[in-house]
Formats: sequence, C-alpha cells, structure tokens
Amino acid sequence: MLFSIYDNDIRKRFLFLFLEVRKVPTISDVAKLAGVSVSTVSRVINNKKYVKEEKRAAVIAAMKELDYQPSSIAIQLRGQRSKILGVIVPRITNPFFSYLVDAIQKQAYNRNYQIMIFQSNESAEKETVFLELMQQKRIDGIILCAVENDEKTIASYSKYGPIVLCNERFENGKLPTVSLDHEEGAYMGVKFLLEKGYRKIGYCTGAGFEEEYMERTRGVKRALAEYNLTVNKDWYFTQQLTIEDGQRLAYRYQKLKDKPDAIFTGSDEVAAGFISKVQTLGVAIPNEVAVIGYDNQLISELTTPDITTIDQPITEIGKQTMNMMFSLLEGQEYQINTEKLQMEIIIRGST
Amino acid sequence: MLFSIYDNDIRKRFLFLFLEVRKVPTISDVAKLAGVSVSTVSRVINNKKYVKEEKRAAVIAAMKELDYQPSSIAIQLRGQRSKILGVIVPRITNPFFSYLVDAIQKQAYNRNYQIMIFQSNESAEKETVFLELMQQKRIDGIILCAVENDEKTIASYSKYGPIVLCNERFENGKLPTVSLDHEEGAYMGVKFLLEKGYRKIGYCTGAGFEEEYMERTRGVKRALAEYNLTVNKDWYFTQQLTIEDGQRLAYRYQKLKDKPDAIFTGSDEVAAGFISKVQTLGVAIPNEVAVIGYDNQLISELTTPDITTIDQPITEIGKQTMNMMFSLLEGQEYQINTEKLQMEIIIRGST
DNA sequence: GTGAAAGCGCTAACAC
DNA sequence: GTGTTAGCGCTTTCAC
Repeated sequence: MLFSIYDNDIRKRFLFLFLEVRKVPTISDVAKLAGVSVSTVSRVINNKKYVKEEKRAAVIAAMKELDYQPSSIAIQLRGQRSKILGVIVPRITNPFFSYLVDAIQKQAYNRNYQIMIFQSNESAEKETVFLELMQQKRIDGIILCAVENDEKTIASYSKYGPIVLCNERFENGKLPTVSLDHEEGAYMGVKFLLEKGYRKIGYCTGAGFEEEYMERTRGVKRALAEYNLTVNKDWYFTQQLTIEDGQRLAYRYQKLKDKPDAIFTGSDEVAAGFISKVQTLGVAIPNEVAVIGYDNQLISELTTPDITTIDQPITEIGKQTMNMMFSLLEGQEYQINTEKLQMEIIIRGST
Repeated sequence: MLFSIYDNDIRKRFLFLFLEVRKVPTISDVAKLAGVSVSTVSRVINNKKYVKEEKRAAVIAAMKELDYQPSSIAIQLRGQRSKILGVIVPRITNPFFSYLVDAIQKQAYNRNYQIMIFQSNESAEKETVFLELMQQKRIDGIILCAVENDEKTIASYSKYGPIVLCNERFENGKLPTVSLDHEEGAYMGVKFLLEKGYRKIGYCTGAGFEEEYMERTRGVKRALAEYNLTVNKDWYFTQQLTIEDGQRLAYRYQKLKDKPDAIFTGSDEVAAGFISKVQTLGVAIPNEVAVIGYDNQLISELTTPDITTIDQPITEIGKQTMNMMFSLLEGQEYQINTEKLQMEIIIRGST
C-alpha cells in the first residue's frame, strides 16, 4: 500500500549528502577568495558606501562562486534581533485561527519577518514556555490570539519584547490590543433574531468560566433587555465550541420540554453541528428553531439551510495587529483604524 | 465599535517597558553573582558532572535571582543547530494541512523542537526562499508537504540538512519520502462505486498539469478497466480543489446532456460544494448522482447527505514523517511502518 | 576606502 | 572539580 523510495542504497546516498562535513562558506571564505578583508565583504552585503566598485564586484563574484549565504544566527547574535515573531493560537486546526494566522503571516512576509506558530492547546504552562522563547531572544515579539495566563504574568514578559493581544483582551487590560467588540457582535445577532419575531432565545457560549466570553454575554443581555427579556437558564449552554458539541446539543434540544425558537450559538461549528444533526431528528430549520452562527466560516455555507452568521474581518484584524507590532518594534506610535474593524451580520437560510 | 485600551498613556508605559535598555542577564552575570566561572555555570546548565553540590546550588540560586534564560541564539551559533524545523505547506487554511501541521508539531514538541510553518501558496520562488533558510542555518531540516520546484532543485539543498517529503512524491524520486499510495486510494473509491452498480463515473482532479495527480488517475483507470470502462472525457474535470470549484461544478453538471451517475471528486471540499449546490438545483443525491470525497475532513459530515470519503491517517503520516526526520538528523536509519499508513473508505449517505 | 580587532553569549578543550 | 580561553560568523568602531 505504501510506496517509499527510501531503500537502503538511497538512504546511504542522502545521509552522505548532508552528513558529509561540507563546510558552509563563511564571510571570511568570501573575503579570502575575493582578496579583501571581512569588513569589506560585510560592507558589500549590507550595501554600505565606501567600497570601490571593483572590490565590490570581486566580492559579489566570490559570494556567487561559493554560493554564500550569511548566517542569520550570527547576525542575530550580533544584532540581538531574530526577525522572527511568535503567534500563539489555541489550535491551528480551528479555521478561524488558520485564517488569522494566514493573514498575519502575509503581513510578516511583506516585511521580511518569519512567523513561528505555537499552539497553546488551552494550556497555561505551554503559553509560558512560548513566552520564554522571547526571553531567550529566539523571537522578537509575540502575538497572542489566545490567553491562558492572567494579565500580570503575560505583561511581565513585556520587558523582553512587544506583546500584542489579537482578538482577545483583558477587562481593563493594559497590554496593546487589537480586537473587535464582541459585545456588539453578540448584540447584533440576538437583536436580529428579536426583530424577526423570535422571543424564546437560546444562547451558547464557549466559556468554561464565568469570566470568559463576558463581553458576548453582555451583548446578549443588552439585546434581550430591550425587549424586556432575560436569559432563560434552561436555554443557556456553556462550553459549546466544536461541531461535536453542536451535534450533542441537538439531542439536548430535543429533550427540552419548553424549547427555544432560536439559538445564538456563538460559533459556526456549533451551529453547523446542531443544524445537520437536529434535522435528522425531524426538527425543521428555521421553522421550529432558527440558528445563528459566528465567524462566517466556509462551513456556514455548506449546511442545508446555510447559516446566518456574524462576519469578522479576519484579514483586517491580522493587518492591524501587525501594524501595531511593527510600530512597537520600531518604538513608534500606531493608531488603530477602527472603521475597518466592523463586524457584519450575514443573513442566510437558518433564520 | 472597536474597543481598544491602547491609548496614549498606556502606549507610553509599555513602550517604556521594553524599550528600556533592560540588560538581559548573561551567563557571566550569573557566574559573577554565584562567585564561580562561566564554565561552571555552563556545566550546571547542561547537567554535567564534576560540580560540587554547593556550587551547583549557588549557581541555581543566582540563575533564579536574575531570572536567567540561556540565549538560544548563542547556543545555536556555537552548536550549529537551531532546533527548529521548517514545514512547507501550500495553504495553512486548507484543513488537511492544518491537521497535518498539528500532527507534525506535536511530534516536534515532544522532542523539544520548534517548527516554523511556511506557506508556499503554490509559488516555486517562495519555496526556494524557504529552502534557503536552511542554508542560512536558521532551520535544521525541512518537511515538504507541497512541492513546487523540480526534484533536482530541491535535492540540491540536501547538503544543508535533511529534507523529507510528506505526502508528496516524485515519480522515481530519490528524496526521503513518507507518503500514502494515492493510486490505491483512488482505486478504492472508484471500485466502490462500480461495485455499487454505478457505471457512468465522473472524475475530478486538482491537477493543472498532466504530471500532477498521476497516481490517482492511474488508480481511477485501473478500477474502470476492471469493468471494461475508460474515462469519459466529458466527465473528467481538472483543477477542482475548493468548495467554490465544487459549487461551479454543480452548474456544469446540470448542463451536461449525458450525465454521470457518480463522481469521484478527489476532495471533500469539492464534494461538499457540489452536494450543497446541486441539491438547490433540484438534483437528488445519491439517487441521481452519487458523490465520493477524499480526506475524511470534518465537513464531510456536515452536508446532507453526509459524504462517503477516503480517510487518510493524518496523525500517523505526521508521526512517521517526524520519525524519519529525527532519524536523519541523528544520522540513523528509519524504517517506515507501512501497516499504519493504510487508507480507508468511510461509507456515508452520498453514495 | 580599507583592514584589524573587539565582542555578541555560549561551549568545550585544556590547564591547573 | 574548577577556571581560562579560543572560537562559532558576523558587525562595527577605530586606525591607517
């Protein structure tokens, strides 16, 4: 079944290839070959003035002949900068984060920075390990797209380099932050349901603790309050994050005596899992229960019906986060462009 | 709409925090504080023998007091190893690759390696840039989950460090490779359709060129040949990769005079896009046309009906790729475990 | 214009 | 057991 060309002969051949002590050429090899000093070579590499044209040409020829590439490690040790930024996400397999990382990486690439992606897997210890990499000078700055430790712990690493919170924030926090107003996003979703005439609104949250997702909860409550409603405890579902959670929710829904007529799921995954499963149980969407997602992921267009959802401008979040990061790196100011960071409701078949 | 705590006072405070020339402690600071030499400190850090217990304790205390972290850059420059591996994927937003990266990263983490993810975006030049990072000693090895350049170009970087092909390969290629037998995967899918009684088999491929996806094409042809059938040109769709491609395919399908009664899409995305769209056009799945995907991604369970697909053991691919990589890094042998790299057909509602 | 030499933080050979 | 020192590859004064 498996095809591998990795047989013995070939293994040996390739082991040889890179185990052979093929000395990688250094700046002094180039200098020797070009018949100049290392400092002259360095000047050529860094495009400094004060190098006679013929020497410059000789150096360039020597570099080409040796297939020379400056060691970025040595440059780092000398210059104390790695030109690498770290991005911490909970899970890269979550499409929201893979798109966010994509947006961030494009910005980094434009400025000749590399990105190292870390998955915290919701572990505070892992997050600390990654923050320490900055202390070890391995990365110049960190973008936190997920927060596991408390603000004090995280902020204590600020002395080693800039830390920017991306689409996360602490209540009254003090770290540089680029994030959307999720209170507004949740408000927008629930308000839309209310305006459509739904009155028995269910609410899912990813929160495991009281403090998380507080913003969204506030938005939900605010919208309900405008119609003199409050959150019904029986329709308030915590720790709803994945497709599987949504599928399980379908069974829970079916068992309720008094059922909600609309659910704000806070997640396209949960919405998709719920919609696909609950219909196999004979429940009609949106006639018996309307559903609204969050994030406007591709999956929100795949279910039948497709999902009304709240769109986040991921590309723009990534862009502004990186603008902020680079400003900080250069010790400059950066003013967030709030106008480009608006959320938007995308109306589809599930409501 | 946007909430940002990044006002002027706070900006200044944080700029100060990390712009302040807070000298990061070095090994000699620790040595000084502990009253020993740098070599003793180095011995303690690296858990070498021959250090008196009391000195060891003094060093540890000094490290703690200074909040000392060894500079990994200096270690790299000294040791010529970065403990970073590069992984090149076409797009991290493709779920198949985000799961593959996840699997690879878990293995790396276990061995205290970091990984740097590069997106080639199907550009040969970008791929070259990333390969050069190995030449610059920034990364110790590269895992190629996508191939843009020809084998000769890629192999020429082997002298700078190991390169492992993951789920890609060159026909008669010579680079270390861990990949599945996609001829078998395609064969499996089409054979299943034939056994179910379908005879008018359509076939999608992601290929833009003749050479790509040859394996799968061979598998398709082999299965058809067993039933004395050949590929019908009208039902052979190239460059089908995304959900959007699948949606467009639905319109193309509808316009065909002579329609296939089953389609091997080679991709869960294409299958999902096709299924969700074609049903809105009044075509019944699987009664009028059966559909089979590839990869067993989560989306294959979200459409109605859900999608029959070919499962790839992603976690296992990642694991064996990394075993191979680490063996190469250590100059050792590694025998791929082919038994754990089997593909499997997952039968669901779309066939 | 150009080169010699110091030094970035660390490890390891060598001396004591 | 412990300290001194050379050197990893580079940039950057400082002389000339």
